[in-house]
Amino acid sequence: MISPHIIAAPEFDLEKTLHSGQVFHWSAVGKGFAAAISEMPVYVEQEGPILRVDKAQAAMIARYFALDHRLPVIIDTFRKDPTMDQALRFSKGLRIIRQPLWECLATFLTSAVKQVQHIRAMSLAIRKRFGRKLMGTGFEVYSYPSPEVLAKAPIEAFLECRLGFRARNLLETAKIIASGEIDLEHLQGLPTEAVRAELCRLPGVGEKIANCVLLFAYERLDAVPIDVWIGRVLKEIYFANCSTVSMRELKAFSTEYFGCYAGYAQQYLFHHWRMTYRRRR
DNA sequence: ATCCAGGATAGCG
DNA sequence: CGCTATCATGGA
Repeated sequence: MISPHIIAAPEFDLEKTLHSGQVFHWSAVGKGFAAAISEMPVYVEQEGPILRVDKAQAAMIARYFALDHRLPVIIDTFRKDPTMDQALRFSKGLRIIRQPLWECLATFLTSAVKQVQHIRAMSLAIRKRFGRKLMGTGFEVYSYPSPEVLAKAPIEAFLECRLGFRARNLLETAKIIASGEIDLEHLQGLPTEAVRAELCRLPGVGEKIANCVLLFAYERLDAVPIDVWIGRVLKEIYFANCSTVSMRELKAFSTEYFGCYAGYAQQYLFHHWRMTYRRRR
């Protein structure tokens, strides 16, 4: 760090937040973690309730990690039940962060039917091949390439980054964004339903991935991505004695039952179940 | 070797 | 509407 600085970060767990399946490009460096935030190389380390960061980046980092979210207020809106209580205890300090729009969209576009470690590997490969190498003090990271850069890449390059059938979706989506046909920044001002509809126009983006981008980049904390893990929790716990549950029922239940911060509730359930499922079986 | 992973989509009845 | 096959790759 050029100019060491301390940020108060109560009710925050950096490692848990970075390992909760919402962001895929941070790596362990020294006692902390390093990554690019947009085009800035950033290093952060946590010691109890404080973060050590570079002074010039302090405000930007506090915003990225959503240290202004009042977790006690958010948690208080949840409907309490034994499953939610367990997930809450397990996920204490996990925050839903504010990611740059394009890299969040592009990364989740490649997340379809992939384990978290694979998503990380694809993200790193794309960053190394097309992004900028950013030199920090004692570490180096890669920024996520712009839609304009990716739009000009040959599909073979994405296949070499091991994207498989996701390669075409990333390329075609990059072309649409680069052309200006859809302006991701402009969507910020629209109602959630309108943003979701626009995102779903992109190839490879359906309701689940759109909800991930709404939750992790557009700050729509009521958006609930329903993936295989959340589907499992809902079916095994909240629809325990129903033989068949339709996707439509799951969506209706999750937004109504968990309230206006359903996205946070969902993230706690996701994290807890994903990290302990094999042990519980 | 078989199954599964933070899904989307075209094609079918 | 809802259901299914298919898509490409690597870890469990």
